[in-house]
Amino acid sequence: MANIVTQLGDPERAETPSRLLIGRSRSEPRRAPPRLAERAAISMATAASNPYSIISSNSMVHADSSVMQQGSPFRNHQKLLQSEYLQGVPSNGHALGHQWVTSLSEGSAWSTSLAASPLEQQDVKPGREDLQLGAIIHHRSPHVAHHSPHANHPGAWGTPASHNSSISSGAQPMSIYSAPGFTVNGMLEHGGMTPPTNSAQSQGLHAAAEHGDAGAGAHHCHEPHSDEETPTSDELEQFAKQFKQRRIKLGFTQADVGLALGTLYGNVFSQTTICRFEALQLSFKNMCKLKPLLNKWLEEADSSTGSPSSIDKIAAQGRKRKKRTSIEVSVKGVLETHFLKCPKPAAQEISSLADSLQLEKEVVRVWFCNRRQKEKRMTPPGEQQQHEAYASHGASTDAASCHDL
DNA sequence: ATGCATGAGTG
DNA sequence: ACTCATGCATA
Repeated sequence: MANIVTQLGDPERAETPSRLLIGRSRSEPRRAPPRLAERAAISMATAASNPYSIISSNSMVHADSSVMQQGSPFRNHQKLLQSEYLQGVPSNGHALGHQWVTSLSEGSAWSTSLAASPLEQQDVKPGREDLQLGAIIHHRSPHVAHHSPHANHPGAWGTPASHNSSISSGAQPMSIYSAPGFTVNGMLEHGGMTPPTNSAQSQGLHAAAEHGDAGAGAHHCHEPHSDEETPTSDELEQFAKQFKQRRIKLGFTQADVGLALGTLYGNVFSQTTICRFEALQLSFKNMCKLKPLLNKWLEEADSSTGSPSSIDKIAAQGRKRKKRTSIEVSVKGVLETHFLKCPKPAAQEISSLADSLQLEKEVVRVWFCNRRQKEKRMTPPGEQQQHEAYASHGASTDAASCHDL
């Protein structure tokens, strides 16, 4: 009984449903732009036909804007990665000549080369996880009234910051960042050597990084203008809520925002990420990182109410991604069961498990990875939507303890 | 909104 | 081989 339904599909014709392109006007209310006829509705022609070209256009976009990306909420800035990234994307053909097109034998060669993803992040590796695992609480009171802004939960949500006493984190004037030439979701046009207003930003943004840094150069205790202290879970929750509300009011879809972030800061995000942010389904750290960006977008958004622009999808097509495997419910049940017993099965266990379930080992492995990640999200799936979210629960998540074959 | 997947970074 | 951030594809 094959339990999986690995559906392999056509590689290149996997066009994204139109909803991605016309995101708004569907599920989200629309707003009527009252003012500002338009600005620069440049729409870079989405290289739709050629899977290769999209890469180059992508790199172009990132190339200049990534200079100021990442207002990493965590202390040091890693420009290393940035430059590295820039150089890692050769402007010429580069490694693309692969065959993600047409190869559809499962388990073969997926993901040969990918367009680099604009990542950066993490320099600090707080033992969050260990902490969480060790001190997990199993109390999930249904009525936890607002915890004080500083209450840190021992669990997944422990607020790393420890010294942000009462620095203003309300509304700061951050007009310094405004990029005159942009529209909220319009595309940039410059060929690549016109880095707009980023010098100021890169400087200003790093200030946003405030964190309980320890050890290294402590010299930037707190800037009077840039906020972004490490927010509390409460603040994040509130912000997320507010954000969503405003976003909808302004008539933007999650996808719109994701794109806008890209054109504004050089960091494109998908609908998924925005969605997860709003739903607090990201790790605390991740939430912290995104907040400032979204916050800024919000400002831009309503300051320039009405500047419809093109919503181009610089979609990623191509990339032979392994077709999503849908695991049967019954099988999932089994996996769940195993997970409860042992969230971190050893390679061998995975193998045997995969074997008995007739799944690829890789699939099982990934399943566990994802399952673990899910445990770490701010809002565990299930209840809570207000402010009673506690990522708790978590058993003996200490590796190599389970053994059952 | 979410499930499965990818890949950089880390040990 | 794992974690973490992120996203395509799908329900």
